[in-house]
Amino acid sequence: MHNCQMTSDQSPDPDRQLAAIRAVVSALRVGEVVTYGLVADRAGLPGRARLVGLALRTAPDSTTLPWHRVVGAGGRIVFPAGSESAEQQARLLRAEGIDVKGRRVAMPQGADLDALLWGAPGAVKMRRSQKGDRR
DNA sequence: AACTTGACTAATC
DNA sequence: CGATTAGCCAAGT
Repeated sequence: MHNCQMTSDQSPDPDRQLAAIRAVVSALRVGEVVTYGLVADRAGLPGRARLVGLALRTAPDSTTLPWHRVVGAGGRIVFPAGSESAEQQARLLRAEGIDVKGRRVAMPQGADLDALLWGAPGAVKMRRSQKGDRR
């Protein structure tokens, strides 16, 4: 059977990508909070933050997956305010020692970490130091 | 095959 | 700081 034309493996199967994303999330330790974008980056899928959401949403084992450790950019919970999901995520994070204010996780004293990684290894993409950094 | 939808993100208002 | 808009990428209709 040769006839197989190209196709090759240039484009990894979608499931493969989703699996990679879930693996990254599954590897998150207690108290470690990362953003969708960072998860995508770690999974080798830069620019596909939305794909992370899809992977978590379609995760077969969301119950055993620390999905709550994944938040939106800036440490904001992406679920609608007041929604059960948002409340549950906030509760789960608090249970791990993460302080959550409303739909946003409390970061190290007003640091402008957009990538915000609490306990995450080698992250801190930092953000330009704002202008009048007041306190 | 075109259009809509979504667990995203950044910039504006 | 919340609401809007626009850009982005893949899946579902």
